[in-house]
Amino acid sequence: MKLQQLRFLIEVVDSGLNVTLAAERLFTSQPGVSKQIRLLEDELGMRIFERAGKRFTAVTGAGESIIRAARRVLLEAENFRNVAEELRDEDAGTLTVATTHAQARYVLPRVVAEFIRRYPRVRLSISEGDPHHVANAVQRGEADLGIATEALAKAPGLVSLPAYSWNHCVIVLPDHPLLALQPLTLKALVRFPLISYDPAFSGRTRIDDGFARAGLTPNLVLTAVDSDVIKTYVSLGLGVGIVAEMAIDPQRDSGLVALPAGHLFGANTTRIALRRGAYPRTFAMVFAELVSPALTPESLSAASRETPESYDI
Amino acid sequence: MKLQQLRFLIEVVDSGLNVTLAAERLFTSQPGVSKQIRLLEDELGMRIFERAGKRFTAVTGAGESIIRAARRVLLEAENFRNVAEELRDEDAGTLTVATTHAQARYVLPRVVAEFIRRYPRVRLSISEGDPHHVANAVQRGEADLGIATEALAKAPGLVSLPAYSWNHCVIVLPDHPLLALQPLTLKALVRFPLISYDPAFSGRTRIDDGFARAGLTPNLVLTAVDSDVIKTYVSLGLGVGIVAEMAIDPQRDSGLVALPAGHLFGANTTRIALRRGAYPRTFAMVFAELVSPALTPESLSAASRETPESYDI
DNA sequence: TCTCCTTACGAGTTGCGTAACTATA
DNA sequence: TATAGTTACGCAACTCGTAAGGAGA
Repeated sequence: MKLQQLRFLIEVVDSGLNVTLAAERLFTSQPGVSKQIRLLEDELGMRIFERAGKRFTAVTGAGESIIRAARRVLLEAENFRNVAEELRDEDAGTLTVATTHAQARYVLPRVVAEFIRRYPRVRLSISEGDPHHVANAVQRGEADLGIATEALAKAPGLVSLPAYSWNHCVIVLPDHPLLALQPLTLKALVRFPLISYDPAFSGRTRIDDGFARAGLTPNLVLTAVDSDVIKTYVSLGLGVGIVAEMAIDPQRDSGLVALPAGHLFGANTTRIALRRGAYPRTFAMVFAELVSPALTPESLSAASRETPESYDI
Repeated sequence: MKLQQLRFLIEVVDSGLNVTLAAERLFTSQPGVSKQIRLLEDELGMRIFERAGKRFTAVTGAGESIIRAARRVLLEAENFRNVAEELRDEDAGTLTVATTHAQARYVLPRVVAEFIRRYPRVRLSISEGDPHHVANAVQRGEADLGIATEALAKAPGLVSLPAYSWNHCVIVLPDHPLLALQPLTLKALVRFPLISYDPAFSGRTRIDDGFARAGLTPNLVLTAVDSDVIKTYVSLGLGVGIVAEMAIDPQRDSGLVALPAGHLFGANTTRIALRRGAYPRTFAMVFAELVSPALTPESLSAASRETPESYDI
């Protein structure tokens, strides 16, 4: 059994049992991957994949356990490398943060500014995507940290810690009739065309839940990934916007009026996630601490190692 | 970084930085080990060992962390193999139990009898030695289970669970003056030459503690690893024996009288240990359960995975 | 001088890529 | 017929063992 065989195995699994795709991702030849998988199966004396003719169709029951164990080995191998890199030079390396637009645009800039000041020799990479992308990137080890409001808390293979809480706000043009209706109610809101986030973004579930609980159906005329897009269309008079409060800059957004909406939708909690069992680099933990001072290196390190996944077959 | 390099590294460390010895234990050539260590150091960009000329003299500070991380990788690699073997055939394989004479001779026979009845296709190997040997064998993965009364509770890298408790007893010839002195006291005992276990065996610490607390100095004329040796010399009239109660068989030892001594030395707890983080085979857990019904597979599995060692550098 | 690690070199093995083959949708 | 995995083959790299070299104790 070689580490490479385990790498090949996991990549095939993560490529949806497509050996050709796995080989591409591994920058190697397809027959090579195929052969190593076969050699591993032979050595273990069992089939990991069910085949229909030559195609891989499913993972066998035994294969599921093998794959879990293989992921553990690879995780520790990666931790080994991390330890070595940390020891060689604790202030250099690469940090990849997977996050959503809202965080990247409104929360992380001040964090990143401070981080690159403190760690000028760390290559920082921000990978932007939807919350499921964030969770997957961390699960697969492609990102060291994940920061998002959705999808992280329940994702398997991750540990996530609350970083900070925030509320939504409603944005309208200065002459909008809603301004006369203080305090704001859901019932008043549904009378207007609404513009907010795509499903699964930036607390959108909270917004949906808020309306659903009140038995109301909002008229969402436009959804976007991006708070700036929402603000733009609100400025054009297309509707009433619901955005995260940190997306509002009083100076820049002077043409809009923001109304607090925390009482309508409840607070959202943005979480920071890392891979369960992973050994994070020191600078990764410092990055988390810059996001939220409550996330000390100690708490993060402890969280990543607690309640390891079981070995149940 | 290859698994083999990590294996070589750990074996060198466990051979007291003697590359030649490590090579022998690994059944390979010394230059091969030497080279792979060097290659690993080059890849990591640091020295793991301090050298005086060509000799390895110490582990570097960074090396300590590297070695800890390497042990984790190897442990998971071994667990991977265990999972595969378990899946291939859960009722076959090899079980190595490291234990002391007292357990092997008086406690395990009935366990082993039942075990080989239940798992006829498991090769069972009992490795006998002193309690430190037991702890080391389990730490190094040479044994799957360790059973001993001493040394296991505090050994690093192990998890140990209490299996059962027992008391010492005093054995004398039928005409011995101690028999007139009921109940037995420590003060009475020290007046006679005593025969008991070697230090660090079978609750010997309890015996020493008992006398020390009473401010008494026992006259140990003979110490042995082996309860049978003690009984033999007691039979010859050489002195008064102090042995574990399970070493007394009323039939076979009819020439001796056994007096309970739990009130003098307190109870001893025999523990069963496995490597922290190890994934035990099902039949290993069944073996433990045969030793003590309280040690269910669930409790054992949970114990081995709890509070993993930290990654502190 | 003895022990022990390193260097050098040659043989055997392994891993990987290309190309041809085969089976399924 | 297109897609995807296996088999075949040859080259390159690596591992390992033997033998010789050199530095401490």
